Amino acid sequence: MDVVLVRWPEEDLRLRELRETGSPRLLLLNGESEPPESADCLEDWIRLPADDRDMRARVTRLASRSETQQPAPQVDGDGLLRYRGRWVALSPVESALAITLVDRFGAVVGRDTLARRAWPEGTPTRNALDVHMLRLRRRIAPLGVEVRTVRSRGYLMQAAQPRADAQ
Amino acid sequence: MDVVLVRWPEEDLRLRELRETGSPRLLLLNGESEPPESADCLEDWIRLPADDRDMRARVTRLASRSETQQPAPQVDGDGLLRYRGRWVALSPVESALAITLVDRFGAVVGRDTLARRAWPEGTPTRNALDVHMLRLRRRIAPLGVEVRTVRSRGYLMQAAQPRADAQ
DNA sequence: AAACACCGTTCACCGCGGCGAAACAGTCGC
DNA sequence: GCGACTGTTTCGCCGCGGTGAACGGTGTTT
Repeated sequence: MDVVLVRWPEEDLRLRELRETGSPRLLLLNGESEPPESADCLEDWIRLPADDRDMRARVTRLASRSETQQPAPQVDGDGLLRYRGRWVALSPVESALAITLVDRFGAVVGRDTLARRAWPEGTPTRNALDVHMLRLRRRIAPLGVEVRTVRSRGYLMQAAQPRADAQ
Repeated sequence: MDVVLVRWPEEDLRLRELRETGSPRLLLLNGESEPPESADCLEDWIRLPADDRDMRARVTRLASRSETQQPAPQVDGDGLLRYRGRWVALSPVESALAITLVDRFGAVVGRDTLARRAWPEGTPTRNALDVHMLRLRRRIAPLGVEVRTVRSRGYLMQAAQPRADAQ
């Protein structure tokens, strides 16, 4: 959703509408106006004249907040996994796995579910799934997508997160 | 909860700690630093030198947000404890304990209740509960959740508190 | 005050099983 | 025939659950 710029306090009426509809908005304070007091996470403000970088940073922050859920990748009909404007090609087995994982992006998918999707006629070996998951992981890593293991439960696809285990 | 002022980018290490614990924080950018990119509603920033009113307004806004946002963690069906957008995987025994504690988040749960939930057929050893509680504590610590002991009463799960001697 | 039982924390260890990863081999399409 | 895709074997790490033991704090008894 686009962030709306509002001059404040001049466009007070417009601001009320935006608050009601829950649109993300950036208030542009001119002169000596007092900052607004709203605690709404989708509202921010900046005092004019403002640094261009600062304004862009605040608009970006509001935009990412308004996307309450993380954008999920997509697997198109040609086996291309697309994410944030980039893509990688997947093999047929990897596509089947990726589709299943994307379908429940951010949640755990059981090994049996994945195996049934990838091999409807029967899983070749238990280890086959592991190996294909390893290959899928390496392929999608450059896009900033990762597959995390949840032991004895399954796998979970999500946006790659910086490892926070050092120290 | 008090809003913490952090000089940026000098106090990067301190900022990471605050993000881990979910403390509301205001970053003070000096000079030409780029604004940080976090979308966390409990983080804000302002460029120095700053109008005193503006700074107070941002601190106030962060403070009021931190008061209204104290959600309990959730344990989903796959044994994932989710809190503030992050998660950790729990083992089956830990899940049983965590579910019971989350169910009464902020209140004391007796040892016998926990033991019955984790081992309906009977506790293996008196020590078993202690050990699993220790492991649960360590696992959820990175999320900013803690389990406090109430002697001879039981355990209590709550949001981690930085310096908890009093209260 | 000293001795004691009780309660809770933490550590080290074991057996088991799930999973990761490399290496190898077979198959298919261009 | 080359490279991509797939399946298998093998090795080994490490998470999990359980146990015993050492340690420390607390309240009670002697």
